[in-house]
Amino acid sequence: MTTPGTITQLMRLSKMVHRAAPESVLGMTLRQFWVLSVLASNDGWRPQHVLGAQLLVDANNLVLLLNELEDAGWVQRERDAQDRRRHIVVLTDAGRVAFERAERAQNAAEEEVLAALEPQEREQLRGLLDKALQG
Amino acid sequence: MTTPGTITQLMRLSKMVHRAAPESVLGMTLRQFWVLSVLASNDGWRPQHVLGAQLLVDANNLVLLLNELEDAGWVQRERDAQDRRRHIVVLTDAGRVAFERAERAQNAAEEEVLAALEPQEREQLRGLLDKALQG
DNA sequence: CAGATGTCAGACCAACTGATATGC
DNA sequence: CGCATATCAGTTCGTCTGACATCT
Repeated sequence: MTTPGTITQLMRLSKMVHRAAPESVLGMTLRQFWVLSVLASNDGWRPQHVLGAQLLVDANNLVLLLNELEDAGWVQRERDAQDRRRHIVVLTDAGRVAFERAERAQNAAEEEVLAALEPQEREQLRGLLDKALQG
Repeated sequence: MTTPGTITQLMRLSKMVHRAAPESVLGMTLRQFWVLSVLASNDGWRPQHVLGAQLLVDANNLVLLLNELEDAGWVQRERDAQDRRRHIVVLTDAGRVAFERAERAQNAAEEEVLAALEPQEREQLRGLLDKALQG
């Protein structure tokens, strides 16, 4: 008679999030939202390969994701003048607007998924996740 | 300049787990492991529809998952005598052995993913996740 | 030239949709 | 009959693999 491990619980909760924040609610895919979220947290731009590392999305997949976002007009790819192999991914004004709208919807989803936790416990959870992700 | 939300962090960490505990390490799929984990936590059996609810796997998908597990000899489906529409899913002896082996591998993966946290912080994280999942 | 970065096409896996069968 | 449970076939989606082009 064991109890489920921490990471089992983690993945279960993450699945609930996926259900609570579907495309119809965010106005975009959850994966698209992640990308915009990282850009918005970093002055609106990131080198493409750094973006992939931060998101844990491999390079091939990231290309397709960025194609979608560029088609939507939310990001733009620019060549890095220092190293012309590299692309810099830049958040457009329209991208920022779309992100902020999605973020409000996402906060509502968060509210729903974490409903059982007190505000102070959510802070705590947030802190622990941040710390765990630094490795 | 916003920072990523709690559930964004949650999903990122969950993705790391997925990477850290692949099939080759567990001896089974992560989804298969979840099923065995729920059964092991409940005296080795669950009604099939309850299993689906606990795992957040829809009924169609669960059928395929259970087919795999039954082919491997790790679970068995039995009719519920009280309501003959229902199946009871039972963990076999072989299933328990496979689960316990996988659990040890999974603990190692957990160690890796949560390396940045102190033991006491892991306890805390675990507690918060459990509480959040009660909703 | 070797290594890094980005791109695309194809294969593969996981999830959802719809239709069917059975029992309440 | 309407509803719940389980099953399967078909489709769709996300992810990974391998080959290729560009640049350092």
